[in-house]
Amino acid sequence: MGITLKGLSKITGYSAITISRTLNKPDLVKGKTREKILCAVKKYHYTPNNVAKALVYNRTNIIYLYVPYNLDPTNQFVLQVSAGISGYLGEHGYSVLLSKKWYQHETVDGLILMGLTIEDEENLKTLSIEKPLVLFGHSDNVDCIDVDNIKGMEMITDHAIEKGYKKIAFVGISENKKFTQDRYLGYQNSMQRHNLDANKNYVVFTSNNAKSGYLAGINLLKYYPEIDCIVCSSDDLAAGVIQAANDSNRSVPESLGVTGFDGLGKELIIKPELTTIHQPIYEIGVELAKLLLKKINHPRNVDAGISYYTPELKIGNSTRI
Amino acid sequence: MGITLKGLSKITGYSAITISRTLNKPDLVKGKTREKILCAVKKYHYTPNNVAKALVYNRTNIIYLYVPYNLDPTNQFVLQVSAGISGYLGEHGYSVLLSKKWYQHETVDGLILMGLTIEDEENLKTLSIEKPLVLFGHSDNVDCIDVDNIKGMEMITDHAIEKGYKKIAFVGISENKKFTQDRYLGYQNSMQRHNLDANKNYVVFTSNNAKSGYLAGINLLKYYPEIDCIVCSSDDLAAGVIQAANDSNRSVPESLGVTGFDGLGKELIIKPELTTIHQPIYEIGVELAKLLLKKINHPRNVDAGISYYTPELKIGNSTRI
DNA sequence: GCATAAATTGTTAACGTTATCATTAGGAGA
DNA sequence: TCTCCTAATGATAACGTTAACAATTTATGC
Repeated sequence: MGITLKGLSKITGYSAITISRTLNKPDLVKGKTREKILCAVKKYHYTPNNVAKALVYNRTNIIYLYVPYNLDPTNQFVLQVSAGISGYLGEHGYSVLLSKKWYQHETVDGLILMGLTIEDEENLKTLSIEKPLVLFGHSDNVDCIDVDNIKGMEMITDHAIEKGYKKIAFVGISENKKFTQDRYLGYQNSMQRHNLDANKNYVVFTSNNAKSGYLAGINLLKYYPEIDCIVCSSDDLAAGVIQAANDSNRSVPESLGVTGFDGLGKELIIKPELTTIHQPIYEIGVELAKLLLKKINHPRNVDAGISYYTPELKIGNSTRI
Repeated sequence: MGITLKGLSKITGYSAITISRTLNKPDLVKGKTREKILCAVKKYHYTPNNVAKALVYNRTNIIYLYVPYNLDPTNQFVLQVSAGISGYLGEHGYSVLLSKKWYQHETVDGLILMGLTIEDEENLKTLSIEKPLVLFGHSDNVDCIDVDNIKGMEMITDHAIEKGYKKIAFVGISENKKFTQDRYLGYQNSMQRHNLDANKNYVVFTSNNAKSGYLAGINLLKYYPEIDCIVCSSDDLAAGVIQAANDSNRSVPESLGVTGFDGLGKELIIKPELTTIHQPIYEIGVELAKLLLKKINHPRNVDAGISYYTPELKIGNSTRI
């Protein structure tokens, strides 16, 4: 433990409050006194105790970032949003407390929640958290920012249909989260709007990784060779499906179209380059942080509600031209 | 602000300390008293103020994770170590404070540092931080965990040489960090040991991404077509180099061997599958956290020093069989 | 029934800051 | 010289909790 204001007070002969003022209110302590105190501060390596400060000010400059347990900790999506959040907050004097437990939120000035399951969202309503809170996703009576996943999946399915694909399969993510459901909904919407048969057998839900995509692809192409396009709920799934197409002697994009969803910067790595949906995830992290700081510092001026980002279609070589 | 112990004290008629004991030392308060107090706690939604607790206990259960500004916040490497760290710490009741500033470290129980530049490491020695600290990397007089980058790059270069490649180029990462220097050193060591010419013209340092790898590859193959293998300092660089090989009509692995370094789980995505070095990065994050908690909780029993992980060679199809 | 031990609850102070109000010293104005 | 004002510094209490000790009540043994 380092030296405290009291300790310095004994050493210098000045009271603790004068030393505090020297450091925090430069106008109030000048001349010789100031010099002597600053000298002692330096000599004894005084650093203020932020915990004590937090107790007085009733604010910690710490923001709680809740990422639930069941979320793969190496999940790209989560990591990139976190990066955006901590980037913005860091620039504004806040730190991010990464934790997986609810009950620690008393220490912080505000909360950002993400990756919630449908049940989590229900629980949220009953919890009555008193601190400012924003959610990545969408839920009633909570300030939210989200990607319009329904729209995104509609856009890319529309695109596939425009390019002439007709027997379109869907490989989705099996997690019980709104965004996964929304993406499936988008696929269904688009198929219906174009009077295409959304054959239930063409729909697979699985874990979000290339290997699962590969297995799903192998099976779909084996049992339903008439399928001419596979719309995937993530780029990783699509990467696996492309490999499955290769191993099933189906050429991409001629004999089989494949689409992704995410746009997490793997453009140069997956071949052929994916037709996918780009979501500005890092930027959304920044926006979440911005919104939260607004709520903390100007509670009256924030118009609550949900704001959606419309994602962007990125056309690659995994669908016909 | 919620209700405090004092508030509950007035309401219930019991003293603050009795309520505190009811919640923290179940043995000491039983029967009717306990019931009444727990009832009030529930009714008025009391939650303890962890800041005040931290002031008393002089510990916050928060660990500081320092990731410097100049590091790309979406960097895979950083993100995966962080994931390992916060995973382990979370299971042990600690939270991770992600911050990019030095001066906030008084609030925490310990520090984990990573991604330091050579200058950062020098500065570290003069800072004299009093809290328990561990470093991902290696530096004198600090407890460290690191990957043996020299050894790793030697292993993979040795492997390339064994497979018959002779004109071996090196594409490195230009950041001023020990691990980048070490990887270059490993390449040089291996070349010298095999009496091969480590031609300076065959060596390029660039940013760590696929695009830079692509550009480096294009140039190397254009000006020095005799090159028969390109050893890269990361998988992303290698992915770019493979694409450069394709565009330069050089077949991988027959006409050109390519190796990566990282093994960040892109095995299924990059084609052909890379010969690379696998580093258990997530696990290293866990080990860093473990070591730090040991230092915090059993300061006497920790044998300080540097421990190295020997990375693992993963043979793929980007080098000859 | 009394002495003593054990269980229960309370009082005070402490953790390291800062806010509020009080005090002292020095200077300006008459 | 006296009053009043300003500037500089200090004393006390407060933030919400727990530690250490004290006081009270209840139980136990003879």
